[in-house]
Amino acid sequence: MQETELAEVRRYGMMPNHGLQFGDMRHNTGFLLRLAWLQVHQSLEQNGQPHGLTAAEYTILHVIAQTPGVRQGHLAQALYIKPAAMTRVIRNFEDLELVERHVPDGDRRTVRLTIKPKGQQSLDQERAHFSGALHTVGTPISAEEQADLNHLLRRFCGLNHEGAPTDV
Amino acid sequence: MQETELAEVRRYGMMPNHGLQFGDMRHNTGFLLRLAWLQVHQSLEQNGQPHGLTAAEYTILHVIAQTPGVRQGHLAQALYIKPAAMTRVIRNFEDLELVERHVPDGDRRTVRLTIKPKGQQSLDQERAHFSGALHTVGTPISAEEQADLNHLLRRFCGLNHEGAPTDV
DNA sequence: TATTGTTATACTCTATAACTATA
DNA sequence: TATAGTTATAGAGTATAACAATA
Repeated sequence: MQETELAEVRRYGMMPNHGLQFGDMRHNTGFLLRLAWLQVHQSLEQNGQPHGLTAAEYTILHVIAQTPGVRQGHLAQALYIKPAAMTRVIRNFEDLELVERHVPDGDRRTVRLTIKPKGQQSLDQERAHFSGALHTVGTPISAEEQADLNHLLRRFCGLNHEGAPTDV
Repeated sequence: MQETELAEVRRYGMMPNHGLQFGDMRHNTGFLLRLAWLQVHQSLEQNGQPHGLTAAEYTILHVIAQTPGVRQGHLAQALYIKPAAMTRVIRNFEDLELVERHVPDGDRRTVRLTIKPKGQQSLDQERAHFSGALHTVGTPISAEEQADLNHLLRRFCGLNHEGAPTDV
């Protein structure tokens, strides 16, 4: 009789890989980024409330809160969300009274966004969920390694031109 | 008159961030992983052939090629794809004669997968696309930094128990 | 004529649960 | 009774192009 998946996890303390070979993909940054993100996504999914914000929604709402009056198009560009998709997210936020849309007189083609009290409340409620400790599948990485990882990811994403010079 | 997006990119040599503030998210590994992956995804999309393999499909096919006889379920588990979704991908591969499904006599509930000549051909055709140089949005990272990033991502994903001991 | 955002549409992906076959 | 994979279905997300309003 074969050993069950659960028994394997108990025995080896991690996900068994069943002899799978990744070959060159082990050195493919894009592949590793995708796999790591899917891992985080699955972890969030398992621990999340049924009808809370999605990861994309939380991020969008967070940046609006941090950048009052941000332009909708700039938000879409920075977060790699297509304008058409952003329109739906923002309209949904508006329906839920999480954000306010404002069309300025200076350029009436643009839309500027600000957070509303209910939006801030949603952020506060979901913060613990999205800031929670990360579950790594392999050996848990140390705080220093995670800081290194974050630093390299910020460089990769071009996010190192913001914040204090002492920023890790 | 406002400076165009393109002019800004030319002037500053990178994507303008329009004063967007990411705040705490700059230290949220999950957020950074998602953003970095979306960046790679967008880059692949812009350079890709209209009807080639998706990133997920390329990875699945690659691992099947590297691990002849791999079980369909193990593949799904390792790549964070739900069994129901994997069934459709594999059926599609079978229709295109890229892989062969084999139900072994030992356990007739399972499905074992091997690559076929057309599958190997597809991999060869797409290799350059998915292994291509990565476009970073910020300062391009050095080869050493990318190696560090890959190493940390492998640790994060629990992928460091495979391969040669001299593996970077 | 270019830009911003919206609409419409089709398509892909995803999640969930029920189901079949096998162990 | 448990497991592997399949099917069915609804929902979420994505890509594309056409469009209206504004600059």
